[in-house]
Amino acid sequence: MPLSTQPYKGARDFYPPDKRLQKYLFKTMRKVVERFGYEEYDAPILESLELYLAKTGDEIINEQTYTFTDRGGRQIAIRPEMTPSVSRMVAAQRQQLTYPLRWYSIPNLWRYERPQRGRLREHWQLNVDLFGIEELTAEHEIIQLADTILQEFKAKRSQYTIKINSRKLTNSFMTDYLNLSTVQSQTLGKLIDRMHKMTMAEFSADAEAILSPSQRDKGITSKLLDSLTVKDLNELPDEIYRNNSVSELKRLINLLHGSDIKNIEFDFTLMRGFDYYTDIVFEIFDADPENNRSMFGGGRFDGLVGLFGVEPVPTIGFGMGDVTLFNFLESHNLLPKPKSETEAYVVLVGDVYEQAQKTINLLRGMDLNIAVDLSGRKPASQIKNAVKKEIAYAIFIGEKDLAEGQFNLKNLATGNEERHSLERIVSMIKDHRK
RNA sequence: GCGGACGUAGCUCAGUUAGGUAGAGCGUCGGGUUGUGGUCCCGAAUGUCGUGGGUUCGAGCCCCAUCGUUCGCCCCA
Repeated sequence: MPLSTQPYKGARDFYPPDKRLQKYLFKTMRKVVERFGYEEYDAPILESLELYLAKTGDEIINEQTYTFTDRGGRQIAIRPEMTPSVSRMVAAQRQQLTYPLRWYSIPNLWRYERPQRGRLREHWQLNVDLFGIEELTAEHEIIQLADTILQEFKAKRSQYTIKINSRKLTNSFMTDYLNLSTVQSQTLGKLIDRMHKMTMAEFSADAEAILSPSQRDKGITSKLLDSLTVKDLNELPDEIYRNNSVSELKRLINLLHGSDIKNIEFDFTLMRGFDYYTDIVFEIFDADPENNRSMFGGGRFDGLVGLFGVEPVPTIGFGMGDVTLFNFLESHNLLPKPKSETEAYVVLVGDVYEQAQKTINLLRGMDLNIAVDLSGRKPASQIKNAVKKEIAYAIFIGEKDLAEGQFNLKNLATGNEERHSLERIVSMIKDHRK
């Protein structure tokens, strides 16, 4: 039985063309995030299991987290998300950091589950967090940043929708307006999260099952349905409309409109899975009706840093996974075909490997990325090779060229070929970089 | 963890109701004379038909198991 060449289930190999694309994704993310003044941090892929026990639902720990016991008997987890790690880091230096912190990272994360479209066992995720700002300006900046990343990927605003909601508002809605118990609110919250996957009839049946007979008699089900289906904050029932969260959401929407972000919608059914969100949550959806799925999202979690025994730090952030982003860009034809890191391919004409060394070293010394063909095959084959590797230029080196100090530079995309000195060739290739 | 679909050359796939040395396109390699690709022509290599077992005179085609891929459910960053 030979060894299998397949990568581990739900994990990907990145062959050079794949890695090139991934580098493009990350480079674009980094460019935008750093333009907003965010700094990169990193943390270990292994964390103590208890880091995830306090804050997340039990589900993640029991079923979706890779865990093992190390040789010292410690319970270890492979990180399923970055937020606990970054909260830990902030808490550890709570007193000496200068706020606000604008931090980002692109970690690889692991979850143990059956792979499906857009959800693998290992994925990379851009994590952006803003620590230390309570004001709504933080929400505005973070959502604007998320939008700018998609803009940088050349997405049109008609291709995605930003939905926002407030956990505070939803909680107040359930406990104050509907008078539900804490347990009922939690169960209902999970149900609302799945609302768009079911019919209205199914949803109201499941909702009724959560209510007590007397609650059902008070017509809570219809109150619930009427409010949840509202598309505009102004249509909310008066008792809810008076809630402070409504004016905050309105202000946030205004701020975003002012930044030209008009594809933003209030969605009262937007929940997001994690319990640690405390206030505003948002999620970006693919607007394509064929692929109307959630791409990524985030929200405010003011309580996490405080779990480490230090004074709490208000925080808002989001995570953007590479798999869903890739699917989005691919389905909207927004993926470029990045060129090779190798800038020129040296085609050796005849048996000149040794004589050509000086020239090749000169090129490399001028800061060019040069690959030399070592096959000894005829020039036609060497060119084909360069084309397949998506290298932009070929430089021909034969005895005649070495003697004259002039070389043919061929643009492999256009087929255009010119004969120049080495210096001129170097500057032409460098001009092509931008 | 649950359900559906799929698994044939490097890739995409065709293989009729089970029967003869298992096919195509693309790709790869070589050639079309000695310094030039993406077009054209000629030629070549490559598969224990995912794996294991069963039914049968005979299985790529049927049955079971297993591994993997994929879509969905559960769950969700």
